[in-house]
This record gives sequence, structure tokens and C-alpha cells, in this order.
Amino acid sequence: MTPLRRAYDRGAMTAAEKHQVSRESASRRARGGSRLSGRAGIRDVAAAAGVSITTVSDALNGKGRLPDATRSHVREVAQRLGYRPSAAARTLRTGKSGLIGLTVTTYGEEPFTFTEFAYFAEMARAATSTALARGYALVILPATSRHDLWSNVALDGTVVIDPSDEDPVVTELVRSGLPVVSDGRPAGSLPVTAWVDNDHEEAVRGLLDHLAEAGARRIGLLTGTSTDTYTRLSTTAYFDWCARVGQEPVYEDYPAHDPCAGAVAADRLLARPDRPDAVYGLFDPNGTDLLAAARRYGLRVPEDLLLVCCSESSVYAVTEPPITTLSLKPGRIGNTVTQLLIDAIEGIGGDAPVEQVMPTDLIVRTSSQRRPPRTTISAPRSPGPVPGTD
Amino acid sequence: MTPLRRAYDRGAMTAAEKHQVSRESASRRARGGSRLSGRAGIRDVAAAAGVSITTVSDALNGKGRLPDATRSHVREVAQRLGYRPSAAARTLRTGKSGLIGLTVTTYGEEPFTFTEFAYFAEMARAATSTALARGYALVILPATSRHDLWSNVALDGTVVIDPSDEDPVVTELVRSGLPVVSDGRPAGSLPVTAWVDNDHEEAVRGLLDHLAEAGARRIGLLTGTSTDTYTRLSTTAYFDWCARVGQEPVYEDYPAHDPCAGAVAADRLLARPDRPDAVYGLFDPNGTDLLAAARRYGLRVPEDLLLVCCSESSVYAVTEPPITTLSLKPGRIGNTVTQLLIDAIEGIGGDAPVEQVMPTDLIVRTSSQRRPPRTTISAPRSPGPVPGTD
DNA sequence: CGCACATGCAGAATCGTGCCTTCTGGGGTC
DNA sequence: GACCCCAGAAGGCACGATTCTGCATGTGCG
Repeated sequence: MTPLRRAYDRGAMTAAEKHQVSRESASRRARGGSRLSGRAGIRDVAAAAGVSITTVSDALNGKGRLPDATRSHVREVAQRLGYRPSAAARTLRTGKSGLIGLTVTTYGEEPFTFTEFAYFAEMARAATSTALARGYALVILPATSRHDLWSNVALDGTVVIDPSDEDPVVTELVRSGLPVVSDGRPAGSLPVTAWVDNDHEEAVRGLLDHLAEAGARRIGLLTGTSTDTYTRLSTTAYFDWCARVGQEPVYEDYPAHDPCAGAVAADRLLARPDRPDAVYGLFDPNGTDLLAAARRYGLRVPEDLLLVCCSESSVYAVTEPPITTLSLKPGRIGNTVTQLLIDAIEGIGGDAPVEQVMPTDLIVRTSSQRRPPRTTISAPRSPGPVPGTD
Repeated sequence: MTPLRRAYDRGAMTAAEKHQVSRESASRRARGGSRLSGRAGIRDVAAAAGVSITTVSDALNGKGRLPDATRSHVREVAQRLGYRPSAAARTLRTGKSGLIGLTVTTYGEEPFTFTEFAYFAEMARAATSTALARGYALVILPATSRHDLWSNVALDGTVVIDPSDEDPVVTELVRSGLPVVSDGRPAGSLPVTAWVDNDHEEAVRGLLDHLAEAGARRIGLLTGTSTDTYTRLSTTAYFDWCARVGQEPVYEDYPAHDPCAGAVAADRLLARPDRPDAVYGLFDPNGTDLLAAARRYGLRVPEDLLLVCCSESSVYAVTEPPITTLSLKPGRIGNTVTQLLIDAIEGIGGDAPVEQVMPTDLIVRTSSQRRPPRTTISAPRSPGPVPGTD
């Protein structure tokens, strides 16, 4: 464009051109033609069908009072012209875009770290499925505070995963009036529309009971130093359980984001003089780390050491031996979160904030059974009373 | 609505109400106020800054010729009012939404099946990252032909994964003039803007050479009956390789979408009288299936049977023994596909369709080494000349 | 001194759709 | 025959931003 301007004679050409365009545009508006833009607009359909724009809109959206003959005629013409309503115009007019944001916690430059990968992937898959079933699509957005990106897309609501304390993005979203539903109990007093979380305390209690039933006398904990809700609730539940059964807590913690630190902490835990005879690892890679540490110390699993870790990864079904895992059922959470969000968007359900707690599943494998009864892999067990359905 | 109409007295109420609304709206437009909608509009900023809306738009977008004083003043006021431009209005005016569609192949009702899960997850992660870096966001959409969903979101372009022959959705997208970049060579003669694919033939050649170097005399193939490009190219390369080295092909095929069929086919392959001493499995679960089948027949891996399969799953690093895998590097493909698409959207690069072939990585583990030299896991090997970079 | 030109900014058209309002006949009733 | 009523369809505003056009005001030079 810029290099071309030099060829113009004092801009006269430009002005003429603009005028041309303007006239063309005006006449186009009057006649309802749309040669300029490639796609057919609602005016083209109206002209071709011999009716007004209003009638086309009503016929296609099933809104007005029109005889079926007109409806089908308009629909047929629209079909023939390949008419697709402009999503942008419709969004501008109606205020609804049919888009739901899905925040992903970024670590460095990359979205979602590997440790939470399996959880996130399964959760996102379920959320996508549910959203699509109700006519919405998911937009993947980072939880970082890139304002320009968030404001560049018209969202009807947002699903946030594990919002940190006073998350600026979430705060801004809520303040802008958009429904926000959180996967994970919000840490601070973020006024989210609703949240869904596992019953972490009950999960830990059930899991420790399971280990005790399998013969564990001293159960250790591998946990994180971070203060997020999941870590805090799980660790507290562990201490409470220990107090109740009269066992001295045996635990090591490490910065959960550092994968190397996990292996080191696992080693520390098994090197202690008061070595536990069972360990629960709070994070996904703990299972592998603990297994490796046990090998180094010559401990057999499950004969000398019972093992459970929290993970969604299918890896633990094929390790040697297979490791019992606590599944947070991210799929169920993704479904529920999305349903709640769309309910809020469409005004279904009450205005009161919804707080929903979902059960977990303990997938029992060889590593937590002193006497493996079978060689088959799993035998799902639902710990305690089940609040929800399915 | 309908039941309410009876309550109106000859519609007078309705008319009055509407009139009220109309006047309110008119006065609002005149004064530039925006009490009705919660958020501040560009008119509010203009009024507060004492300038016109043109100046506000130019100042915020760096477009017009304005002194820096005005620019910063307008920006400050906009900041103070918490102004966020309406994405819908901007999209309607400019024709660009900043959104990129990502098709997911649906299987039944659920998006993306489990077998292609790892590939898809990694590819989507990379595509998301690249898109975000260039200011775009990804919208997850199913490859099914739900017209209403696709037309409900304004897309600047689309990434399609492995489009099937004459895919109706892709055909429609291309016809509507949107840039479409495909992950995987399009099967038919779909006129996509660009495509990116692995060098499948070279990958298979390199992999078979690797097995032969490890001592394999008769290499078998576990393949699919489907006619997609990946299966076809890989199988053809296998036959060609066999013809070149003078080996009789030994293969079994099965419907790739049926997981049970894979295990059965693996069993068939190892039960043959001309049992191969090395097998390449074309699909993700083949590694596990072949390992299980080998155990049933009392074959030791890698002593009696060399194993390689194509997979992105990290599971094969911790199986017993770890299995050599061919990685298609979905991350690199996701990056490249997204870059090409955004280039096309923004008019960067030529108009000629781009066809880019990417190398694969053979991750050598114990299962394909007759004499495991080390206990460490991997030793990446780049087969043949490398066309692209990184 | 006057004309050409650059600068700073305001007005208004425009994107395509949805919906609110209005207009027009035709048929029924007193 | 005048009036009322309503189905059916059309007219036009508004959503909120971008951007083109144009006016007013300074400045340099012949």
C-alpha cells in the first residue's frame, strides 16, 4: 500500500477510488447486493427470496409468526445461497458468543506442565465434550495476565482450573460480570459463581484406612510445600488421621513444581530411622520416584513397603509392580464444572453460589495389597458415603 | 411472552414501554452515557477524556497522527475506567477474530479417542503455545458436521488434524475462503492452504535399518486395515524395504479403531509358523499388546524378539523392558502447522500452498537392542538427512 | 502577503444481525 | 356500512468499535 501511494498523482486517484468504493457501497446497501464480500449476507437471502430481512431472520431463527410455507421457502433459499449468519454480528447483537474460556496454568512459557498433564488432559476432554453437547465451544486461554488476549475474545463465561490466591485474571473476570466456575475450591475469598472440588479429606481418610487394613503400621506422607488447597486439605487430613489412630506422622515435603526435588524427598523419606512401611505420595510422579527409591534401598513392594500415589496416569497400571492410585476423576469434574457454568450463563438454577464436592476413586493395584489376591489389575472401591450420583 | 399479551390493554402498555426504552436509548446515544450496560464503552472513555471516539480508538490502537500527550492521556483515562474494547464489535468491523479452530476427530460422542490421546494432547499443547505467542487463541471444535456450531464462532482459520477423504467440514471451510492448514497430508485432493506431515517412508526405512543392525533377520509388521495416509505410506515403505533387502513380508492387519482387535492381531503375528524375530507396531497400543503376546509365547524381549512401536506415550519408558518407540514429534508439527496458518491469515509468505515434511525421532530403548549397552533410557537418533530445522 | 502543506482531531458511514415498532389488508361483528 | 382485531410482513434502530473524510489551525516559502 505504502509503496503504491507514490504512483498516485497527488492523491487524486486515491480520493477517486475511495469515492468509487463509497458509491458502490451505498448502492450495494440500497440494492442489497453483496458482490464485494465473498459470502452471502442476510440481505442477499431476503432479496433472493423476495421477502424482508426481518422475515429471513425470523424464519431461520423460528421467532416470528410466519406461515410454514414462508419459513420453508426462506430456509430453502438460504440453503441454496450457502448463507451462514455472521457469528460476530450475532454476538454483537445478542451479547452471547457461545464461547467458554478454559484457563490453563502456564509454567514458564508453555501451557500446562507435564506433572499435571494427565489430569488436565482428561478434564479438558470432558469439559469439551459437555460444552459441545450444549452448543458451546471451548477457548483455551492462559492464566497469565495478558490482558489483550482475554479482551480479544468474547466469552460467555470461564472455567478456571485451580485458581491461586487472589488470582488477578479471575478477579478481573468476576468483576466484569462474567460467570466463572472453578475447578478446585478457590483459595482466597474469590467470589466465583460456583466451584467443584473433590472431597480431599474423605479421600485421604479412605486411602489411609485402606493401607491400614492391608497391614500398614506406620504410614508416611510425601507432600508439597506449596500452600494450595489440595495440598493443605490432604496434609491436614493426614495429620488428623494420625492423631485419631495414634500414629506419629512421618512425612517429607518438597517444592512440588520441581521434579528432581520429588525424587530426593522420596529418598529422604525411606532413609529415615523411623522408616514408614507404607507411603502415600500426593503428586503424580511420586509413584515412580518412590518405586525407584525402594529399589535402591532393597525394599520389595508391596512386601516391605506399601505404595499409593495420587495420579491420573495409566502408567501405574503397567509398572512393576502396578501401583495403587487415587484418581480425582477429572472427567467427572470437567463435566460438572461445565454444566454449572452453562447453567449460570443461561440463567438456569438459582443465583446462590454452588459448591459441589465430588467423590474420588481409589484404584487398588498390587502395590497396596500385602497379599495380592489376583493378577488382574483393578478393583474400584468407593470410599465412604457417596454424595453425588454416577 | 405469549400468555402475557392477553394482559395488555390493546397494546398501549407495550407501546408506552417500548417508547420509554427508545427514548432512553436515544438520549444515551446523544450523551454518550452507558449506565444500561455494565461495562464502559469507547464513548465513555471519549467523554471522560474530553476527546472524540475517533481519537480514543486511534490512541489505543496507535493508528492515527496524535501527539504523545493525547495518546498517554487517553490511555490513562481508559485504564482508569477499566475500558475493554468489545471483541464482538471489533471482529465485526475488522473481520478478524483472533481465533483459530482446532478440529478434533470425534469417535462416538467423545472427542478424540484414547489411542491417539497422547499424540493429540502434545500436538494441541504445542499449537496452543504457538498461537498464544502470536496473539491468537485456539477453539476446540469437533470434526463432525454440526453446522450450527461451526457457524456460531467467527474463525480466522482452522487447523485440521488428519482430514479424511473429502471431509465435508474441511471442504466447506475451504470453500468459505478460510485458511485451512492440515496436520497430515490430506487424503483426497482437498485444496488446503498448507499441510505438514512426517516423512513416514523415511521413518520406517530408518527404523527397519535399526532393527536389522540389531540383528533382526525377519521383521514383521503389525498394521491397520484403514486406508488413511499414515497407514498406507508406512505399510508401503515396509514392503519396499522388504523387497530391497530380499525379505519376505510378514504382517498382520486389523481395524485400528478396535483396541481388542490389536491384541488378537499381535497374537496371530507371533503364532505364525514363520514367526518374525522383530516386530514393528504401527499404532500406540501395539507395544503393550506385543509385549503381552510375547510373554504368552515365552519369548524374551529383546533376546528372542525385538520390538518397536509408534507412540508418543511415556508409558514405554517404564515398561519391563522399556520399548523403543518412534515418535512423530507432534509438538513440532503443532508448532509448524500453527505458524503456517497464522502466516496465511496475516498474508505473510507466498500464496502457493506449502507442503512441509518433518523428520521423526526414534527413541531407542532396551526392546530393540540385542545387547543393551547401558541402563540409561534413550539415545535419540535422527534417521537420514534432515530437511527442516529443529 | 498568500498559498501549499502538515498536523490534530471530530463527524459519520459501516460491519451484519436481532428485535422493536409500524403498516397493511382481510375478515368478523354490531 | 363502520369499526375492531389480528396475521403477516416490512422498516429501521441499535449493538460498539474501526476508519474514511474533512475541517480547522498552525507553519514555511515564494
